[in-house]
Amino acid sequence: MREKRRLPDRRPGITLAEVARLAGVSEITVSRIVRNKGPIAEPTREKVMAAIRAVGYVPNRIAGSLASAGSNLMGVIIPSLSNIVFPEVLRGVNAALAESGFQPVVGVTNYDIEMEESLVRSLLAWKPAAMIIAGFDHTPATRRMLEQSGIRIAELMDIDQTPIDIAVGMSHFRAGYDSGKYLVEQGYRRFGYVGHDWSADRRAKLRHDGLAKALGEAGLSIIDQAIVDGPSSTFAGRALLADLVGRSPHIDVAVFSNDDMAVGGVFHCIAANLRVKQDIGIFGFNGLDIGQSLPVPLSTIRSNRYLIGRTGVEEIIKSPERGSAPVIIDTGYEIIAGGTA
Amino acid sequence: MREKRRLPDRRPGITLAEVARLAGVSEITVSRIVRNKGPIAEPTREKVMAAIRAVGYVPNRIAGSLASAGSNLMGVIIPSLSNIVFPEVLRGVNAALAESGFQPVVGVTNYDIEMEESLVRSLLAWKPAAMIIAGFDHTPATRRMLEQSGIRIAELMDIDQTPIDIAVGMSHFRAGYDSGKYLVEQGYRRFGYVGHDWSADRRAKLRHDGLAKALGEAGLSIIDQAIVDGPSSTFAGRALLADLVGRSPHIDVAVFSNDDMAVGGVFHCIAANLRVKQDIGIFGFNGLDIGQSLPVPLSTIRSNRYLIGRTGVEEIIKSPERGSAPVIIDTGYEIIAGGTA
DNA sequence: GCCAGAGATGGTAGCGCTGTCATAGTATGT
DNA sequence: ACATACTATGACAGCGCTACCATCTCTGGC
Repeated sequence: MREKRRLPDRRPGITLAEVARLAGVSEITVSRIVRNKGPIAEPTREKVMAAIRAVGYVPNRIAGSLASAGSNLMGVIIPSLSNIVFPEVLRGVNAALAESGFQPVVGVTNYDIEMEESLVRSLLAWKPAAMIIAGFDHTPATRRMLEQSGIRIAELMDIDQTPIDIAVGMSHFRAGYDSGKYLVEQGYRRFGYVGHDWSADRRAKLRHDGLAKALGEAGLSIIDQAIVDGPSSTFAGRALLADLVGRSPHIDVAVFSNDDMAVGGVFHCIAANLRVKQDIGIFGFNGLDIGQSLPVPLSTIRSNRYLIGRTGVEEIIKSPERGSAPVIIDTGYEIIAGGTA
Repeated sequence: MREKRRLPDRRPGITLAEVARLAGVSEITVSRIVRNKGPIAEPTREKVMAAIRAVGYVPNRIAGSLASAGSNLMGVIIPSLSNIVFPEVLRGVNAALAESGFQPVVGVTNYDIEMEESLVRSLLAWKPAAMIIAGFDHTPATRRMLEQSGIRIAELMDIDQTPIDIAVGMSHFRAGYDSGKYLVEQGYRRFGYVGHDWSADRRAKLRHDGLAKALGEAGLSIIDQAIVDGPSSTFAGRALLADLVGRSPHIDVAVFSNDDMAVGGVFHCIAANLRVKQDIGIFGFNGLDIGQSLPVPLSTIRSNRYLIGRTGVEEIIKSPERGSAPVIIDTGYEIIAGGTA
């Protein structure tokens, strides 16, 4: 490893050609060695590797990708980094990507589909090997670009719609429905709902609709609800539950749009001296660690975020060519009984 | 927007040349229009834009970057996506990047500096405009590559060491020191410490050392501590505080390595019917939302994670060329008195 | 002894774009 | 009327690499 400091700095960049000249071989031979492709005699390889190390050659993948028409880049588009759910998806994506030598190029839309369109456009300009994108809500132009790109497209989170190519996720409608059935079985009858902005989070609405359906089938309904005009947060959950029980003290369970909100609800109960479950049931969605480490573990549904990200990438790597029909992968979910409902 | 479906699909890709031919102008004119650079007559622009829309041309940035020797990519390397702190830094980075038209290429090291080295190597191969990297712990090879790349390098989180080029962050030692002084002023005397693995999180150790120093100056010391052999988590915080008070019931305050751990500590107190602050003070680090939305807001230190990410990028954009001396930017911190210590 | 076939290496032509320099055409000032 | 400046456009080379197609060895089989 220790080399005797040659070439002070060399800003203009060392190229394949220079390495080749230094090692006394042709460029293509160096290229083959760098890419570990094609037959190479051991002495040649060593000679070239020595030259590479001596000058500190860093291959230029831009040139490489242009020449070979294909990059090891993968576009990843998520709506937000604030909602812990997406970093977790990203973690799964990244894990699978790292194992297979791809590099994620990330875009964050802030739940704005115009922004998404412009991100898709710029990411596509890098000729990524595939594209991972959260959700199904795209502008027509985005959809067209994605379709015409010809690369594999994985739409994550949801499987309640038909994807462009691959969908990986769970049915949020069914999850909502199942949580309703579960709570009815638990004996709850007077349902409150605490939610956040649906325009940005369509999946939360799907869960709500599923819940409403299950209640309807049991001859029940949501008797009061509080919705914050903004993203979900523990603060909002706490404040809204306070509102809700103030307004409708007779509700016996509050279903929250997600765990962040539900944890806030639990905090309200603690602060207001309400006994969780006996006085009021609390039900969330996501199965976040924070909910499970509460003094009483949160009753909720585990959505497998990491798995969704990971599976999406794995599917793409498994079959890099688009098939004729869309692929739908259900990563499932499970009710965590917990202790709050 | 509505065009009469021309060219069924065209997989091999539409190039500048085709657009130019279609619009009856030269390639360079199309290039100028696409990049919005150089003088263009309005009629020409419209004619070309029409052609671009008609064929759905997507510029190839790989070719563009090769020709112009410079990409709009920016390498971003963080140790983890599990610890909420880094997604928040990423959020700041992304916000500043998005505003200035850069695209982040993300790598996650999992706190492994060998992994980091290999990520730096692959990211550098994309000739990024600059590189954002969390922390100062690099292999010698990483450091050499970063130095020799000539591009701006921002090392985030920390300012307790001399950076390669730019450091943006806060002094974790001083933060630890100040929290010690604060707690002594509050009247606490018997200190417990609850922490996590230092080998991965050197900054936590710096805070611990600062705390120890402040206590030392007051003639005090940490009388017992519990350290989990792994990353920080609410679960760990909860379990470790239980251990600690079991072992050393006489401690009057527990300082946690961060808010995740501290929130777990609060949960333990709630579950074990300990009165926070009166029976035992709880002090965290980071100022996460979750801590502030607890029934009683957590006493902690606000580290400005978003700001760190954002400032790092802004500094790079402000002066894209390396200066002669390292730049150190202190984003500061502040004690949040809260109600738990 | 000769040929098939593999192993090792090289020459060349681009990949799709942009930097540079050149060339017209059009205004402006005196 | 003419230098001066600016606007609008184009020709061409080449960024650094890899795909493709040679070109040479060597083997071993018969």
